[in-house]
Amino acid sequence: MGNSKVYLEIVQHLREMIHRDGLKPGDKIPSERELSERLDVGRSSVREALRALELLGLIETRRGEGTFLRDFRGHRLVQLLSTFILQDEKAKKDVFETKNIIEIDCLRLVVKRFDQQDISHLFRWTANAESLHDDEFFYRIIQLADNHLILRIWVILKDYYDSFIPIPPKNKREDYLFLLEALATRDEEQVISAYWKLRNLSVY
Amino acid sequence: MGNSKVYLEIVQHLREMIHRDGLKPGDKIPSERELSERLDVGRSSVREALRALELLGLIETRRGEGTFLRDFRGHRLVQLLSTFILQDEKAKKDVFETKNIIEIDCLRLVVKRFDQQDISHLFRWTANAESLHDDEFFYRIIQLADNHLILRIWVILKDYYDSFIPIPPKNKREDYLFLLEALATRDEEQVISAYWKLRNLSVY
DNA sequence: GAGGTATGTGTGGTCTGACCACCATAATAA
DNA sequence: TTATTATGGTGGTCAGACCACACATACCTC
Repeated sequence: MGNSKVYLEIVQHLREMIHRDGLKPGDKIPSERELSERLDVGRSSVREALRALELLGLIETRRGEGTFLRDFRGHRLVQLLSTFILQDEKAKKDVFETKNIIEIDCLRLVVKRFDQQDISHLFRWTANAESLHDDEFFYRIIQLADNHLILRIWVILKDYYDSFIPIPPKNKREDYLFLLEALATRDEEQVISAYWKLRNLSVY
Repeated sequence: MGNSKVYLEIVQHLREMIHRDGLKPGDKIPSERELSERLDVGRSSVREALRALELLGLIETRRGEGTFLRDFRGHRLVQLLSTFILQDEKAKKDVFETKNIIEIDCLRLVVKRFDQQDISHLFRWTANAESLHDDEFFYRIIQLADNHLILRIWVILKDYYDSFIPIPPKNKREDYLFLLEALATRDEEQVISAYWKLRNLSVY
């Protein structure tokens, strides 16, 4: 009987509850005390289960309010593994390279998918933003690529990147606008060459 | 200040401890009571952190003995997330797309980097392997790309992918050989078109 | 009535102390 | 020596207490 740990059973219970009741992101799940009572276990065991799910990014807790299901697409998969694994020096180089690669991937996706309105909107923002941060610009680009998973990965890489290159690149506004103009033509090669120019790299 | 939760700080402490002391899979980490005392927090908070890491498969705990680092490959994690999450169709699509993109990225990298010997070695293996698994083939390709981070991301995506498409693709050996021949020419476009053929996709 | 204030209730966050079950080892008995 | 027992350390679990916070309600002031 006592083979499985209580907190794992609670995780299982929660999973079933979510499926059975069709709970969706944003929905509230029972309070810790209520779960404790309903499942006839200690509150600390309930908390162990909830904290584990929270670390996974599956739930979100708000003090004074309750515990809620999260948008599952925001799971912490890559982040968690990377924070525990990504340590050596070689990793920095890999992060740098991977970040660039992903940005280019997204540019390629955007070339294939973008709506004229998206680009003009982004163009206006780029032209008018008083402070033009590289992060923000590419965040918008990657959003247009419409792949949430890649967005997550990029955000993580960006954080790592910032952790050892804390000085944000200060590119000229024209470079960004030039990149957008290239995008508007849907010419992949031109886009990538504009990206290189922006990043001051010849080849990766 | 008390913004961050104690159990997250403990996770962070453990991470640092692992890196600082160079702990490896199988090594023992301090007991719950000792951590509780050293970090000056309650034992229950320590447990919340440890249980979360356990659920992630990062540590293993043996009653009466202690808590030990695991050889983290994240299998547990993938399994967990997939049972919890994978109803989201868009998420599946993102995984599918991202896996393909990364494979193509690696092919591009390999085109730029490979040693003639690498390719001929891989060629021999592909021609002679009695059972030619898609996973193994691309694992070797991605190794040639010489980016550990991408390799890790790919492995995770592959596990995800397998969890909802359990039937491994059965491609013809010629298709792989054809891809390798394209690689040998260092012609990027040709490589990518060979990849499409292998994957039976026209465009992503 | 409108707007602000106090209060009560429910929630997560944390700590403490108490058991239990289990394991390894040392001390003891055969 | 070998087998048995005792002991201390470890994780597993629970109960209770208190805190910080958010929200709704009732209340008061204007």
